[in-house]
Amino acid sequence: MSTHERYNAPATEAKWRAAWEQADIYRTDNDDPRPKYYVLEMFPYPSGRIHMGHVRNYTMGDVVARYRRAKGFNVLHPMGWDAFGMPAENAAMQNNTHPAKWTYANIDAMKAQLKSMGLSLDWSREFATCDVAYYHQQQRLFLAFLKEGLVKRQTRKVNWDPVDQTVLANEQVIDGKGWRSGATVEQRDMPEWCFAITDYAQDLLDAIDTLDRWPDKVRLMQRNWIGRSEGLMMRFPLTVHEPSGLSEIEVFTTRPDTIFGASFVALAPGHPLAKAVAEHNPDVAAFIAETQKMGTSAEVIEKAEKRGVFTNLRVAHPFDPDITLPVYVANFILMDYGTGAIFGCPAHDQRDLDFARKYSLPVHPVVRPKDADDTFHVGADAFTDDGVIFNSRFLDGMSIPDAKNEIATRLENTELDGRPQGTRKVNFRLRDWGISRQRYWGCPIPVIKCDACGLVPVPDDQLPVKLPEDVTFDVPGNPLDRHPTWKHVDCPSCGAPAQRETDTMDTFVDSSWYFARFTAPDAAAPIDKAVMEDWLPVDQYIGGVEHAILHLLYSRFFMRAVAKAGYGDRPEPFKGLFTQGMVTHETYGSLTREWLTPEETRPVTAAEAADLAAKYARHIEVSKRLDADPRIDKTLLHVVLDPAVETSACEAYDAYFAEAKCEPLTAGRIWFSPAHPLRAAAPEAWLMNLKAATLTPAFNYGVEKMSKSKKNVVDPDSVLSTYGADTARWFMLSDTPPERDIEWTDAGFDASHRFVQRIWRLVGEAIAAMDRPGSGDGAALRKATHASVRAIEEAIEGLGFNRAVARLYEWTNALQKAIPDTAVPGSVLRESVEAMVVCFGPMMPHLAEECWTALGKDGFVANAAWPAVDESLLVEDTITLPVQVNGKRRAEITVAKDTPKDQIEAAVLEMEDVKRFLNGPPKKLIVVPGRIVNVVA
RNA sequence: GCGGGCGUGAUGGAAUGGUAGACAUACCGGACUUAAAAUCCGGAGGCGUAAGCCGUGCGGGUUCGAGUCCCGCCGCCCGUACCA
Repeated sequence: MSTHERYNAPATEAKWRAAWEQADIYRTDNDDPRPKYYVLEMFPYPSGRIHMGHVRNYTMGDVVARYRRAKGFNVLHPMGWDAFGMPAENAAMQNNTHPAKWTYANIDAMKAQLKSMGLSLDWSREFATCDVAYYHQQQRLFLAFLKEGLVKRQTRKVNWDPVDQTVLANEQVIDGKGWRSGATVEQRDMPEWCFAITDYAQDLLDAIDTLDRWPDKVRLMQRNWIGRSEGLMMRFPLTVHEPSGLSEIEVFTTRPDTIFGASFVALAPGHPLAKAVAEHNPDVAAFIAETQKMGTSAEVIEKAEKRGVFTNLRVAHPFDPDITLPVYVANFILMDYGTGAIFGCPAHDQRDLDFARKYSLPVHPVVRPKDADDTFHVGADAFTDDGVIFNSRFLDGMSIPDAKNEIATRLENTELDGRPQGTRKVNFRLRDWGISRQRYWGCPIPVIKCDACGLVPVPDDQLPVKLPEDVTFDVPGNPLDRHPTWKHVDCPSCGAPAQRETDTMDTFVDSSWYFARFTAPDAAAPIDKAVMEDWLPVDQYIGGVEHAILHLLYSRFFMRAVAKAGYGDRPEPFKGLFTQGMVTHETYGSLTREWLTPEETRPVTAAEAADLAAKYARHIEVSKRLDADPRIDKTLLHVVLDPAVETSACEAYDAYFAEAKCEPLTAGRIWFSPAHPLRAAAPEAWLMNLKAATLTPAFNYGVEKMSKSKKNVVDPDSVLSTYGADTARWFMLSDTPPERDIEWTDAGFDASHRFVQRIWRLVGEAIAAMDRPGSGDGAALRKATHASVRAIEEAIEGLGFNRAVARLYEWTNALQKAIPDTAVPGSVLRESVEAMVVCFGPMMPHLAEECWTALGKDGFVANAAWPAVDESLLVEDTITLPVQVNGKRRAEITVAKDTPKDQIEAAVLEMEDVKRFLNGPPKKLIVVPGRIVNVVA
């Protein structure tokens, strides 16, 4: 072969992938005696096409897998499909294809694309969660959990679309309306199957401390999500009994110390007392009805303006029956947390303060900063920091913890209706995991509802409960529920006619144990205990940070449940976790930011820029005049002015055109914000909008996460087939730290491609020089080689792929200088090049194989051992220290490695570059061995 | 709203509290070429003739020394329980 040919990546890569497959080198044997290493990337949803996020994720995982393989581990690196979920049903509705057909076709297409990346995956373990074999085992796990008491029935609030007669996901509710029907969404109570994750709240919290190879941010997010808080359940007696007979309100509070600052009690709209009042109070009933049209997500509820309605009820203050507090129903109180009721202390809680200001309720500060006196007042901001209690009778002068304790103790010892008025309670924000979904494309919940026997588990010999195939999606609602025969079965217990549960499981259930199933994908039981315990926990799990809470917490719970059900004791599934950043790309759009593909734009010529600038000068001028208009929402990039609404702004427009004596705009009155590129970017930087028939500008709207809707996706398939996988892989690893968002740029990608070619050329040139004896010993290159190997292995082990890439660039630079240097012996070149090929093999596996063959080596580099580092070459005998005067670098000094401190001090004080900054002896002289010298003048 | 993260040259970024800007991209100059691409060599944070001064989103603080630690802001991004 000639190594001076250009490297033909697509052809060469296909050749090596075929060779690997032929030799089946990525199949993992559970009985291989070498130490095990389990690398897993979060498995993909089979949307039909891979996206750049997948390319990044799987490249990182593959580097780790191939590196560990080279380091002598028995590596498990499997792949499968998170294949249930709503998109398949949406596709079924839109294209009239069955979800299964659509999903499996997508899997085939995506598998081919993934294969073209050259990943070292054991495809023999592949499965999809929609495979009957997989969900059969999942149903068995569900029933095992049911038997262990880990499954409950609870009532939950869901988004209900009254037109489509269906439950909506939060993302399907847009501004309070159903995405498809446009109908106003209502909250509705729905009985649900739940997993008892709260049983493990404390354990899940405590064990976070053991996850030392997880990112701190994820651990913190999980801690906050579990939300342990110590507080007090306290009961407030109603001053007048409510007609329904309810006589008290129980609240949970973490701030009992602020009880003397209480100015109201508020109930969640779903609170039993609120519902009772609504029976006879139309105002309260109307308010509750209105809050139910709000959507169920925490974001919507808490962002909404804080509003409430007075119930006409009052409660007595627990420490002074003469003080009574009004009872409100308020939209910001969550029924799911605590008791669904609070006492409001406006001075020390921002939400309570906002509420109190709105309804003119008193604001009594009862905690003051340590350095403030008793005149301390609260203005627009609640005081939530540490301080001293005041205005609180017997608590005055106490610290917050002491006051909390005092209140708790007193109320524990106060009887109200024969029970203590207060009880200390540890509360968790974490709720049980509702797994019921009223959808078709999910794992059926294997339970039968019998009028006589209640909820009856499907016996094991009647599993799996398969999804019926003859379903339609042309009418709203759950196809399982309206299927003519599927749900009608005989009760396994009494034999009477009964009905199947028609809910299916949340897809998070599917992804909560797939990593365990991969260890023994064909096992007769859901999990092969011994094999699973051998492989788990996953040594390195890699995926998006968007899974930091739910998926990862559910999986941690699930494995605890698995252990309780006797399927194997590995409560923590993921030992090492890494969350990679997203892939972003520039976006382009029209004047009013209708997204455009890059092909729908082109740069403007100088003449066009001038024309466009002239055409839009009027808009820019009017926009500037409107910047101060209070009617305009300044958070938007542009506002289309409606003559019917934006009268003053429109008048300003018309006035300008009258003044300028040019043709006025009637349509097209738009305010452009100062941040809009029409105003922020020079006309020469604008683009032509090729979709428009007339001379119309388009703009670069900045870098955003790749998404279809923003028309800024780059299709991996075309990149892979044109330039090859190694270029794409190298690009994904270069420059940007893996945990951060990476911006896809053509320039960066081209540079990666040039580097692939450069390596190929360099290896060829080195091979041509490998026979030479060399006039020197090549010590510098040997040192660079061994130092590079060490630096790269450290970088990969720390998942600093961008740092590993930088070290490889340095290494190729060193080689490039060494090749024409005839002093360097060929044997040293060979050592360096062979080591380098093994070291970049995990990143560019195809190129590495081709180089390996060119070097005359036998076998696959994919099976080659990682180069051994000669430690003796890494030891430096002299060392150069920077010398600072008053913290500024002024000189440097080179000394023998073991030079004693006092000798360094003496030498430094003799240096001209030091002396000229000194007037007499230094105040202080700091020598940090091996690091730095600092002279303090 | 709440929780979390990020912010360093034109750009991506590097830097156990110890020489800020490694490495790369874009750019500029040179070599090769009829020419271009590719390739190779060299340059470069800003200001200044220079000594030097200034520089890690903004404002404070701790330290002999702060991109790094602490406090307060600003901006962008992610999650928020039925998207996966």
